[in-house]
Amino acid sequence: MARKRITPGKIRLTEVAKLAGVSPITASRFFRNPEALSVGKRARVESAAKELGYVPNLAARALASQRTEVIGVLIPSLTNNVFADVLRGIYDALDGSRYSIQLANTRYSILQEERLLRLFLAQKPAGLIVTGINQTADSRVIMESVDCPIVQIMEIGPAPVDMMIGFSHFDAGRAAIAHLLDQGYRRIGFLGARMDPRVQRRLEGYRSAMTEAGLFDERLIVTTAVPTSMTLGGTLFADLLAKAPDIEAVFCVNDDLALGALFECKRRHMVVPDQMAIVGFNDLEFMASSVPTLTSVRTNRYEMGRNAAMMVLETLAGRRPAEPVVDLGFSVMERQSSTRRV
Amino acid sequence: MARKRITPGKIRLTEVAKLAGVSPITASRFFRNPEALSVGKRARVESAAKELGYVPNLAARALASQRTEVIGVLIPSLTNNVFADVLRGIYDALDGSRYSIQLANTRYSILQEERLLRLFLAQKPAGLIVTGINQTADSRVIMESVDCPIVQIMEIGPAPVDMMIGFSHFDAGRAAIAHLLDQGYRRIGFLGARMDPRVQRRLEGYRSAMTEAGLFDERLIVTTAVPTSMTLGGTLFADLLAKAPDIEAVFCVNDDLALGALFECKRRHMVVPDQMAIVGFNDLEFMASSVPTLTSVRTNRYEMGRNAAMMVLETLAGRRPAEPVVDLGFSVMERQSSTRRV
DNA sequence: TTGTACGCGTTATCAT
DNA sequence: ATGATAACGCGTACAA
Repeated sequence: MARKRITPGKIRLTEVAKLAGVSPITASRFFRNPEALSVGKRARVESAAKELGYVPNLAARALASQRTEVIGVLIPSLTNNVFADVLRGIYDALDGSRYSIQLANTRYSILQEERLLRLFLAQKPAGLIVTGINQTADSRVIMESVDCPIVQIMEIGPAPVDMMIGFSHFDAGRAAIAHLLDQGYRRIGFLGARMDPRVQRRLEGYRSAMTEAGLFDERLIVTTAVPTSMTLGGTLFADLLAKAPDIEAVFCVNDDLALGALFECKRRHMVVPDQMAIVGFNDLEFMASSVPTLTSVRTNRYEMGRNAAMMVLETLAGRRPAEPVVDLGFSVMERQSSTRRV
Repeated sequence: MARKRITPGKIRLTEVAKLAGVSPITASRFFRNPEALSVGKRARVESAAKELGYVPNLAARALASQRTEVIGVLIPSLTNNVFADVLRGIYDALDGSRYSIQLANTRYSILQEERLLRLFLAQKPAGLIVTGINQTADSRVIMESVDCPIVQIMEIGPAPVDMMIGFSHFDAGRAAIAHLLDQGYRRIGFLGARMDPRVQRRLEGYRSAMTEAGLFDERLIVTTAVPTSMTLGGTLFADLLAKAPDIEAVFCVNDDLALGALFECKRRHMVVPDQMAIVGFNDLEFMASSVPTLTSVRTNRYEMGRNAAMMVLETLAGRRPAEPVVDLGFSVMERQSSTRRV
């Protein structure tokens, strides 16, 4: 009996403490709050750790302290440039802090999201950043029972689980159409792909603005559940032209579709914007450098990620943001592709 | 004294076991290997866990078992579409397995990479996927002393730390130039951004092919350390034209630059490929749908990610891949932008 | 198939 | 500022 496991050559905190001539807890303090040690012991522990090549065991730390320094991030896609920017913001905000990121991909499935949420929470994250406001009922219950800061990003709505940062996709959709109406376009088509909740709300914005203007027509709308791509933009635009050959303008729910539509116009020798106006969504970098330049609705993705992470950090530091719901807005970047030439 | 910490209402494995009328270890087995239990106990533990809303403590699990079910992934960029595809491959390969991913962004810094490597290893990952073959000396030492499977991705070279999957960027660069030479182009420019190690090797391939053809000219090369973008592609192309107004073709180290160059041509009313041939690198989705369609060197990014993850899984399952170094190759996708019209 | 005994490496608590 | 003690929740090793 007494078949101990004791790994012989392994360097634990105890070994470091022994070499430094202090108790383990003092060595432990050195790694978490060096200031708390006297200068002499601090130096002794430091050199002992270096000499032994000590690497803290994070599992033991998490078990003993009941928490980790990991912030969980749940996003629906990694191939979507929009989220790449959000992530950049998050990483930048966390740079230099002691927190690291655990990233998970929900693939636009709220069931996957729920599963990943459970997985994350089993690891006791310091904070959580989740995409959107359409979680499963169970996910909401789970999130509400957790005591770490949670930020919902990308859009805003009623009843935040905890905190929220984003903008109204409905309003943004409306604004895109308002711009086109303002430029004198009347037969305005809609191109949509993937049709996740936020895209749906942009479509609602389109529907609302068009109806209000007395211009709504079901035939002007072409959507698909297929993931978006530039090639798809060309295909959908061709479909739209087949259904409504008299359209003067098209609002694409994202920039890839818009660029795809532009190339389809070129293929058909249609001049943009003279014969066809195009408006995209997100204002990715290329919109300003294409020929012609493409109008788009700019969304503050980087800031969204950055601020979301900062809200988590602030909360962890005991300074809860005054306003739990932040509207970052959007702006219509008017460019050549939608400027009516008189 | 005896100031215990005992959290009262907390549900641990013990609670589940008690309710199910089994010993804790039996309950433990249920979560890791349900098949090992008799049908009756299996059902009892399952319902007990559900009733109590039990959530396993992964920190305790990691501490006791000395390992985790997390595969660490180190990539240099999240905004680069290339890595988005690689990640998709990795996620797809791990889908359905019990392993999850921990993702870190090195931002093209091998020092950041080293830091993140240490952080990862403190968490005892089940496996590791790292980008490229240019690690710091310390990173190499660290990786070699770890006993989990490690796959280096994106390129291949001598002396893998463990396993490796990718292709030769040198050869790919040479192939792009070979294609242009084959089409009859002689004054071939080079556009490069970010200039990370892999881009450098593509440049070496260009240099080698041009020198071999007796066409090398330093003035044909324009590079910058600035991160890539479509807008930058236009700018660099303009710079190149200023330095070498007589160029007939341009090889861009990535597709964003290529598309930017194409738009710059349009702005200058230069017809592609008649007055200027363009070749990109990576063959992102949009290359085939632009007008004109753009030639590019296709790299098997998705497969790279997928296979890398599978190599890790296989190794973890005790089946080490026969060949530790896998060359996935590349192929020149010849399209309109580089087809000499006779 | 199930259970017993104990170790995993660290930190919280309380005391000095 | 420092230390003694126990607890964190689970899995391994071995036995039955």
